[in-house]
Amino acid sequence: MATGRTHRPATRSRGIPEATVARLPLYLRALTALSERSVPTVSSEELAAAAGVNSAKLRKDFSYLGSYGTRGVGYDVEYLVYQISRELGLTQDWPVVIVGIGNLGAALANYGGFASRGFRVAALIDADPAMAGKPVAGIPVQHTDDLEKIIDENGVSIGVIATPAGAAQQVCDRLVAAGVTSILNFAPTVLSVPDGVDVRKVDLSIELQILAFHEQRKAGEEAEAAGESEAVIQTPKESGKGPDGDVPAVMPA
Amino acid sequence: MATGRTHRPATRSRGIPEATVARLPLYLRALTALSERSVPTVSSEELAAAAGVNSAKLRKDFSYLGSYGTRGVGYDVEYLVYQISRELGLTQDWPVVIVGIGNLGAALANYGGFASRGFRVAALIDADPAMAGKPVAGIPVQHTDDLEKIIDENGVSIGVIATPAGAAQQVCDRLVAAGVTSILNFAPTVLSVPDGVDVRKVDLSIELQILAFHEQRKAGEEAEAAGESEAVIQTPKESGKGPDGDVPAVMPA
DNA sequence: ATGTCTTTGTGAACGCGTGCACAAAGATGG
DNA sequence: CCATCTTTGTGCACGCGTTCACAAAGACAT
Ligand SMILES: NC(=O)c1ccc[n+]([C@@H]2O[C@H](COP(=O)([O-])OP(=O)(O)OC[C@H]3O[C@@H](n4cnc5c(N)ncnc54)[C@H](O)[C@@H]3O)[C@@H](O)[C@H]2O)c1
Ligand SMILES: NC(=O)c1ccc[n+]([C@@H]2O[C@H](COP(=O)([O-])OP(=O)(O)OC[C@H]3O[C@@H](n4cnc5c(N)ncnc54)[C@H](O)[C@@H]3O)[C@@H](O)[C@H]2O)c1
Repeated sequence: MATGRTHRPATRSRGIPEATVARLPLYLRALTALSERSVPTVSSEELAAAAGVNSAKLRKDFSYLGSYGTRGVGYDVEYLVYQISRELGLTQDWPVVIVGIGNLGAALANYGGFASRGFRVAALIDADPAMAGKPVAGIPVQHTDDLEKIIDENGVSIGVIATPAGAAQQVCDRLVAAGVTSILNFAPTVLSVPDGVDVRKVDLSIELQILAFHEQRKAGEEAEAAGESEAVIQTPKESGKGPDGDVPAVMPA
Repeated sequence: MATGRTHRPATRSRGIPEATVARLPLYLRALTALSERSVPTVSSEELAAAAGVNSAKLRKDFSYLGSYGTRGVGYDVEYLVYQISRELGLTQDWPVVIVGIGNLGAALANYGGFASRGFRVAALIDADPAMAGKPVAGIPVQHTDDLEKIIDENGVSIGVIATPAGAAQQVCDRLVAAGVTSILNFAPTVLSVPDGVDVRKVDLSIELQILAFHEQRKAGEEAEAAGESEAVIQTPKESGKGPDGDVPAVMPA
């Protein structure tokens, strides 16, 4: 560990908390908007409001990146855009493949938000032979048989899975074997991957179920506060039964 | 108004942690699969593996719902499916509207995972007059002008926003004013809503940026390990439980 | 240079989530 | 009925993330 400076990791700090990393894109988006409006500097209070977070949290987040602010003034917008972009690895181009070009996969391929952030759709891959060669969003769909070759030739390290759930693990295994080390999974399945591979999942169904939980809780509290019956404003028409008073259909043995 | 949220001493264990709520759909999915295979009971260990979580965490999660397991045996699959469904509010039907029927909105409308979980697409809404009346996924698209009427007549409390970012806040405001109290937002914007309204966001761009960060970090560590040993990344000094943990960032005065 | 004013950067306290480890509970077998 | 074995339910400790509150740092005016 013979190093000139043992401490002071500052700008090269590897210890950025995961929660902070997840917020950096949020700050970056707000800063980009300010940059487009040619705003030179911004205070933590203003930027926090734009990003929808607490200002103390924002300052602490930035403190992990280093001291890029000026006391009494705020942060230099352009400089901060660059620093966060660099930290997130957006100063380089990331080729991405999308596997499973159905409803969702096609929508993703058509999404403009990719390129604007340094991500480039390098290839679209589907198992359906009828789709091979057919262009989606201007990119010809390629067959799954060539998956390994495509990954290798394009130097792809990020893969997006938009296949049915049943095929997801298999696709995932092939992607990983071919060299992909980051996966964004839209299929409602738990993917198992070796160490060193990152998986993030986007599950619409889960999000809706979480909303439903809170919705039910709100309705329950409202009914409770009102007095009794669940005849509140937003009771689904068809549902005759309320969230309460149901009887378990099955009892454990 | 009516921000009285503090006096909730939990009449009957109504204090389920948010992190637990977010995992319940995961358990439910795994349990549903077991149910379809007619598996009668499952241990916390097996179910945890299927859901991709720690078994102790799963047991603690279930303990918030009550004691539904049998020691020495495990959990009754059917009963647990029912209990979690009830807790999440999935025993009732939730009408949902999707606003913004473009690439993504159309994909969502076509998504079968909605109905299978108790969510019903009550209406599709778009601002483009050319789309009005045109059926998407068998449901005719309606114009934004009728948004309030649609929400009201269908008793909708959950709305999905899939419009461009610039229109999202405006759409959100109208949804909320019309009575929607839960919103799933796909547009890359921070939505501001009054108290009592829940917003969850799905941001593909953010997910990719988080993956890119880790990807870059992996590449950096690799290069570092290959040749340049500038600094020791992390030296696990004591495998035991050292109370000191991370090195506090020392400030050179 | 000195004082005032603004805003950052961070120490410290707190709360939440996680995972270990084990006693209690119940099943199962003799 | 008792012994043993399996698995739950949870007390506890630890670490991470959030938030407060404030001293320090710099800008700016005089
Ligand atoms: N559509 C949505 O809005 C939505 C929302 C949330 C989650 N999802 C999930 O995303 C996934 C895709 O949804 P979708 O609506 O696009 O389905 P889809 O059926 O329209 O598309 C699936 C595509 O994957 C292809 N495919 C199947 N097996 C493959 C394989 N082994 N290798 C490569 N390609 C393969 C099919 O040919 C098809 O083109 C599903 O898992 C779904 O649950 C979709
Ligand atoms: N396509 C994707 O994969 C993807 C991924 C992540 C995020 N997003 C986000 O989702 C949103 C939609 O993306 P898209 O690709 O479907 O865009 P799109 O342009 O294809 O569709 C947008 C639709 O919204 C409608 N619209 C516009 N203003 C409206 C208003 N005020 N009220 C009602 N409808 C209105 C338009 O008529 C259009 O049909 C965007 O914010 C995008 O950033 C999309």
